[in-house]
Amino acid sequence: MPDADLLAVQGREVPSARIPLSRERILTAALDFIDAEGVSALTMRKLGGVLGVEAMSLYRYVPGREDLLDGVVDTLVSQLDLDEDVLSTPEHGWQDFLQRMAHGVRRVAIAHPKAFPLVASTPPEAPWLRPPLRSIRWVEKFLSGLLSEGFSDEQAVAVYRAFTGFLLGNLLLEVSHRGGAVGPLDLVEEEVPQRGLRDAPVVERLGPLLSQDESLREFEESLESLIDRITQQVSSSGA
Amino acid sequence: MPDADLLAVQGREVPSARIPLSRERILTAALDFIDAEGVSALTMRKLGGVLGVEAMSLYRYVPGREDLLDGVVDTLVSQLDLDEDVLSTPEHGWQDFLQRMAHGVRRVAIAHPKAFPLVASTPPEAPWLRPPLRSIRWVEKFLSGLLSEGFSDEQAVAVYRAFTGFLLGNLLLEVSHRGGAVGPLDLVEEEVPQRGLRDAPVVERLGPLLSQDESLREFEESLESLIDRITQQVSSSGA
DNA sequence: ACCTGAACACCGTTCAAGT
DNA sequence: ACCTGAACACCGTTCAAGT
Repeated sequence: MPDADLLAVQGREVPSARIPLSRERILTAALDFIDAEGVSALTMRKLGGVLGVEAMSLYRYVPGREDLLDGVVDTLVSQLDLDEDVLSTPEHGWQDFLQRMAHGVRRVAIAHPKAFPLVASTPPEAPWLRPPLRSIRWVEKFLSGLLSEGFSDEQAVAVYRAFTGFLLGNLLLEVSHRGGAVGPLDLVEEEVPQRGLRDAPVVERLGPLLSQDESLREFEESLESLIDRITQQVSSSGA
Repeated sequence: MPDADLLAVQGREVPSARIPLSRERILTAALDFIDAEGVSALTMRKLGGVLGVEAMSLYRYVPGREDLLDGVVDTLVSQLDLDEDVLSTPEHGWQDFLQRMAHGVRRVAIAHPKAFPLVASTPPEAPWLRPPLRSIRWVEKFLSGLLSEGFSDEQAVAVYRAFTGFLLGNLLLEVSHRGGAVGPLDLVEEEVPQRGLRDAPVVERLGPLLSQDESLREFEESLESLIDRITQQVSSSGA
């Protein structure tokens, strides 16, 4: 069964098997592989296979597996730079600016549910680079956007902190809910697991309610609430 | 250098090397190991070494490495059941109840920064069990607590969703900020990395501000704001 | 009943060697 | 200049064998 999936991925890459290796080509293939098979299935040897090359060849372009994964994060992140909604500066107020940033990051997350945990949980190389905003360009854009809207340094940093926390929690949950967790075999619809529901009558009764996917509404409500909070703080401190 | 650390861990376990293996003993040792060395360093063979046993012996008590990690999550989670602040029912209103739950989970997170990502990011076996509340007991307690305070089913579930998102984002960030990321060698104080700060003048200027650790205040403010939001929704819907 | 030795298949990574 | 073969150290896991 995993073989079938692997072949599918290989098939997609075979036409380009003759063009020479490059760091970019490797990273793209790695992201494709992760999208299809998950991070833990990504192996230097298998990735070599997908690219029609021995694993050892990859080390010419990539120092090692850890760095490869960092590179995948960069690849993901730079997809966002092409997103007009995100790369823009605030033209319709900072509320709109935050809305567009948030939805831009969310789009990347749900486009790559299996890769997003990499962006989210990889340890940042600098304390001021908080996941999931793992790009200095984003952070620069984010902070300078807020400053241009009249936020003080302290306010902008506070918003940055609250915003990253909001994104990380909500998107990680949404992504794992959307079958980021599905392993090699995807069970159609798992039966309500009876095991462990002993002594949990409320959870059992609310099961259907709890299983509903309200992630977009949650996301928007939570974002709205964050923006409200910021509005209050900004106005009460006289900005 | 890793050898020294390993010996330290072994030293702590040597006195009990003669008492027989058990699932519980294995899980405790695994958690200790992760606290000291991190998840990725935990190996069946090394864990066996710590317990004075060959790796193969562990398979009598644990089906495999993946299940071992799940067991570590359970171990962590059940530490919270001993926490009086958390296991109590709401006696001083639901706001106080949420406050105590939140701080209880936070205590576990910062007591085990390297293990917490396991609780946070491991895929839940059921869609209604959202990280980091990866225990049916907690969820049961959480939901029934809210119901007993007059919340409707829908409201309780909505609060559950918002609360888990809040906890996950904030605690994950806090934990990775607190050297959950420190590898085998802990650099005393990393120099401000100049690389990549080209074209990021705002980030560079705000560096000191961004590096400050405000995690407790952030956590409390964010929680306060969440509670405010819930209060508004509850009162506006006439509860 | 509990633990171990030996083995298997598979990793990441290095490096001398091929073309 | 770019890729490969062979090798090393280390994994998770199985299973027949020891005690």
